[in-house]
Amino acid sequence: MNNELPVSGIQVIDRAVALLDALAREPGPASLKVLSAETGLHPSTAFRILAALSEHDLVGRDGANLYRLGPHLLRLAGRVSVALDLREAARPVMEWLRDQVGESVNLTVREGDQVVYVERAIPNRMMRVEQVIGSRAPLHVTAVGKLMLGEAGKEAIQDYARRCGLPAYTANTRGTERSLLLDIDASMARGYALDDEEAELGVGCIGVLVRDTGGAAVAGLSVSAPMERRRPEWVPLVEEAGRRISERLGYKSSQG
Amino acid sequence: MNNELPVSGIQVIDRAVALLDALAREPGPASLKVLSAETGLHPSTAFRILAALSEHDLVGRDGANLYRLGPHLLRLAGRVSVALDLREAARPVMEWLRDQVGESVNLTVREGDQVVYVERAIPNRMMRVEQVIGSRAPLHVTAVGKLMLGEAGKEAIQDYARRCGLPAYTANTRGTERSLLLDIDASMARGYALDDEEAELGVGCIGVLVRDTGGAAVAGLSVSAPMERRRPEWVPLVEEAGRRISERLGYKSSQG
DNA sequence: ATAATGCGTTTCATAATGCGGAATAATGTA
DNA sequence: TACATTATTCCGCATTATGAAACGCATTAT
Repeated sequence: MNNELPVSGIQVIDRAVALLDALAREPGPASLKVLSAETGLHPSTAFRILAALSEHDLVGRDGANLYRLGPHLLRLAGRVSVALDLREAARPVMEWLRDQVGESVNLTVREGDQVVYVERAIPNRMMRVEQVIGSRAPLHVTAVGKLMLGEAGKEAIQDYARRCGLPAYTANTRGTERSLLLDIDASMARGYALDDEEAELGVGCIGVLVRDTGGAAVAGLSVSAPMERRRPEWVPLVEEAGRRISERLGYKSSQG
Repeated sequence: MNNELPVSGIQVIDRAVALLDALAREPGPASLKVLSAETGLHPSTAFRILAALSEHDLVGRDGANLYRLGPHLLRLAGRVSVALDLREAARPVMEWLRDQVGESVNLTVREGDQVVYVERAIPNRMMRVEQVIGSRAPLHVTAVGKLMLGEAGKEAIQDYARRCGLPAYTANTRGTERSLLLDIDASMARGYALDDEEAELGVGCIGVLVRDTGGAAVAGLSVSAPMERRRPEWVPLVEEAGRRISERLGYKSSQG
């Protein structure tokens, strides 16, 4: 009863994904009634698809009449390739960094023209910045996204700017190719990037790149905090954490 | 070209899951050729389904011709309800326990007649016991599974025994209702359970239950180690870890 | 250079597949 | 107990996914 779903060419798959997404949106288990209403599917259709998904453990059942997401999703998610070694390597370092700064730490990878959040460590505070694992953001409004663009070279940045049009998320978003290029240049030169309320008002980030054995930038690490709590002295800590994760991935950072 | 797939009543979903599983089996990205061969699907069919899954980010693409599991799986897995708060609460304690004993620590929940591994902490050693997140094992061959049976009561154990027939995984598996009942009785009485090479030769476990606010056993926590390295003095550590996780879930353990 | 091979992708006629209305069963409620 | 609501099964129909074949595009072999 809300958003229009992407159409993939296979109806059943669109519908199955719609049901999985509806289940993900629910706080707890959900009934067939709710799910068919939520997705706009005929109850009998929703039932049949849910039964099929149950058969594969993509959904599970509580009691007789309640559906929830199933454990097979955990197995599949554990094999999301790009994030496998990376997440394992990053997690303890991310927790260290979170404890150092007391703010949310995120790990992202590039996926086309966006970054995807693949791992996080959140502090135990009332007010904190919280990203959903698997969610996305455009490259030009995030600290690590800007570094990833910088890594790809000036032409790639221009391509990106034309392709996406640099939509503004706040008044601070780098909305012109020129301002974006300047920002990226400065960020690449000093080795870390900032996001000064460019994605969301009140939120500031400090980000660095994470590299693997071959020196390729495979991920981004960032601290996200309410703007008024962000401190410049975190920069070396974020850099240190990025270096540690890169080392765990086999990157030799010893270049003068 | 291998296992027979469960048939769910919806062909496309069976096939889509087969493709996802095939991708999960691959160490890295896989080509259409490989995937269609692996699943026995016509290349054109596999292509169409993979394209549909891509549209929903359930699969992603590397370069032009390589498929891999997609980031939307991370988002969905993050919402697998039973494991949400639980995993978050358990993770730091699991890491503490892993560092104490230097062996693999697993968190499991009951799912029908099996336990499902939902979280783990593995030590940095050459030889270690390693469970795949999302994989399953029958209740009667695992330490925590036996506790979960005990929690359900004698009748439930007998039902289970008749339903599943207590298949033997090793010579040590409790293969009779009598031996299983005795073991479970003893385990419940002392508050922890052992698995003495009952699931796999050479592997021993120590397990305890994790409880939530209401006192319900929502999960199991266990240490799995090569049999010759397992130490009885770990028992209080495992109990301590179980208690800490339960406390983080709101359970008041102050009884007796 | 040129042909040949081996992929990935698109097209399209066909029938098998999933669809949804309606009937039935199960569950919850007054 | 009767009623209302929800879950599940059934089944004829048309939509849907199917897979053979053709096409495009590299890369490799000749």
